[in-house]
Amino acid sequence: MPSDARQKMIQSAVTLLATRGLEGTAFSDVLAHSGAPRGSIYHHFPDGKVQLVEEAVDFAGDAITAAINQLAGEGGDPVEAIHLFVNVMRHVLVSSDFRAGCPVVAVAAESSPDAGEQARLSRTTARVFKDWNAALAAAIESKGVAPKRAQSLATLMIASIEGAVVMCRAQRTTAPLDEVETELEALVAAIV
Amino acid sequence: MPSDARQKMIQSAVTLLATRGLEGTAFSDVLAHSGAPRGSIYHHFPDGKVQLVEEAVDFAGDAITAAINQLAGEGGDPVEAIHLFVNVMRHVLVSSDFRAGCPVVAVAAESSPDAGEQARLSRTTARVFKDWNAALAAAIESKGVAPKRAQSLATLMIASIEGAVVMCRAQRTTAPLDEVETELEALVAAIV
DNA sequence: GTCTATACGAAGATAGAC
DNA sequence: GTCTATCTTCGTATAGAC
Repeated sequence: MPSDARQKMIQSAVTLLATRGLEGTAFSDVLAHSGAPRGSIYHHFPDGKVQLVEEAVDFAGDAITAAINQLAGEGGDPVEAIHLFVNVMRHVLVSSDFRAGCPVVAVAAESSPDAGEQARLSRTTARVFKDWNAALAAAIESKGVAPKRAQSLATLMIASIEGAVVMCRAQRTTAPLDEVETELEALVAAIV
Repeated sequence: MPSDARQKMIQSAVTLLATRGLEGTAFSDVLAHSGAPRGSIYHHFPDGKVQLVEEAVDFAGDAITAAINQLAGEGGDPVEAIHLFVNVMRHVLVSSDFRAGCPVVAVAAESSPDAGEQARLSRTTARVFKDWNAALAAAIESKGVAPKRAQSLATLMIASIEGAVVMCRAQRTTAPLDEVETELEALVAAIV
């Protein structure tokens, strides 16, 4: 199955981007990690590295968006959404011994919004952030919070969790993420 | 004055790191941007790029730490510290037309805590985060908040502001930072 | 101190055979 | 579809002259 190798490359790219960053992840790394045949890169991704990274960011981002939307669809509390989001990140950090962080942030941090090819990547990460925001805001709104407030709370969640992941990786401890989770849960529980 | 060229290189490195990231910033870029003579790099920075980046991160980080400490020393409200921190970041974003973000996060996002030379950079960014945290926590504590709570609030501030900067850069709008500021100020004002 | 020239390695992309 | 070989570019670092 040809799409099998393709999907493997995307998943390997997610892992490697989260660990080594955009510039630090070479095509050959993705090939070695995924075991994909060398000659098939430009067959599956005609636009090269940018396309592969784009699809990797979408794949990782959409997984979280879908999880939040599912939770919200089941009438779940926004506090559970925080827990879900934080747990995903904590697992990535701990299971990699703090070598890996969030692939979306890694790409966003290394992409200038105006630099040629990277503009594409900037747009991709922007879309993921927007999707996360919409999903979280909807979950909060469904509990009776005004749209504007729900929006800013959702932004606070995403920003603080993503920022905490960066701090955790540098400090090699989950403490920042733990502290952010505690504060966010207390804040949201008091509002909804 | 020899230290003049040195300081110029450090300041140029701060700007370029914030704009193009760690791997995206070449030595030649720093030279071109600072106007420093080509042959003087390894004279001023014997350990090469790692040393230059290290000093640039320290320089940028210490400037913010000092500003917060000064504010706290004057008995300033923690809400003012939030305002100060956010304003610095907002100015960087807007004045660069969203090309530049936070240099500390840029380096932190691209440094693996275990990879050879980059371990040094990881330790440097970790120290900056810790300094920011201590300064903000002290300012909050001085208003009668329990140490542990002050600590987690400080972490929430740093994480959310830094995360918001990443989002702002990708989305080319200050909206995330504005929303985070509003939420943080309301939260802290209610506590102190 | 500052210069030029260069060694050395890495990575993206392409060409053409199988 | 997949392979190998190669082109081209680029960035760090060093060597040695001025």
